[in-house]
Amino acid sequence: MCRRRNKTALESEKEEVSSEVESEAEVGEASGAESEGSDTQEDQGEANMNVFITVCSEEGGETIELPTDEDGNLTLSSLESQFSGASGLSYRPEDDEELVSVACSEGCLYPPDEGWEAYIFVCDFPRDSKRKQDDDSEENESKTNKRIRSESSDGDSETIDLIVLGLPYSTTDAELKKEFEEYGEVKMAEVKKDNQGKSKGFGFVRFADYESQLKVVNKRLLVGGRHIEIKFPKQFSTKIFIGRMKEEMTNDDLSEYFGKYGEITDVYVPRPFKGIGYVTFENPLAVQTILA
DNA sequence: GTTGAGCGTT
Repeated sequence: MCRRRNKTALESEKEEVSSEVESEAEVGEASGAESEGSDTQEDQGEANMNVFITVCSEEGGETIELPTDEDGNLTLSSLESQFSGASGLSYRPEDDEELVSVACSEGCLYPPDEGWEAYIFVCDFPRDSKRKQDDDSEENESKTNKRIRSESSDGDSETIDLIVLGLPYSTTDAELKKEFEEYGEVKMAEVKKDNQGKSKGFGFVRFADYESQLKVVNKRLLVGGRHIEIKFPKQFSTKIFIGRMKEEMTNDDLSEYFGKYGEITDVYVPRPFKGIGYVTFENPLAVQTILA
């Protein structure tokens, strides 16, 4: 994506370990999917912390928390996939001060000295033509969404139940549904409860359309003062492991080859080269079809 | 009457 530095030796070592775990892959084939952010490996070496950026399209509006990339930066494209038409970010150092623009170069946004977590960020739009994030359903639809739609010849744009972690114990089904209707039509929203009818603090949400799902999956929201996480359920994973790669294979080659299965969000080939790589998709169904 | 990582059926 947009790396300012190279992976540390420590990080590369970790990747190596995971290659041994899943090393039965044939050339050019994918083996073993893993869901992100959990389980065996890929736990932070140091700079790989899970930083979220609180973003809204206009001050005081609904906020969404976008995850940074491995280097703690944010790509313009991932901002744009969330807020279509956004060209950058700004923040207000103090309540009565002017907006300050976030450093941006080569399609990559860099955190202010105080860090991403110090502020709430507002999207910049070219020549002040503000767009709300719910407007991108038809005429303002983002390029990435259009691409996904054209790629989804069969079933790779269906919605699935998303798991919602970290809910306040007081949140009801109706409140959960209402919370997500900000992002699209909600087909189902359910808080899991125990025998006594008490919330277990998590639930499931199903959107009517894929675009709405894209808006929140793998992101965080603020509900009742708590950060709730929206993820694909365990059995769905978005990342595949590529074994026995040829050295001359570039990230672009991988993108091109695996691009036919769906929108790719990340391609990572550890350097120095070890014959392995990872491709992460936006949609887990892409992984399903590859591994099928 | 409490809790705070996780993975759901009925």
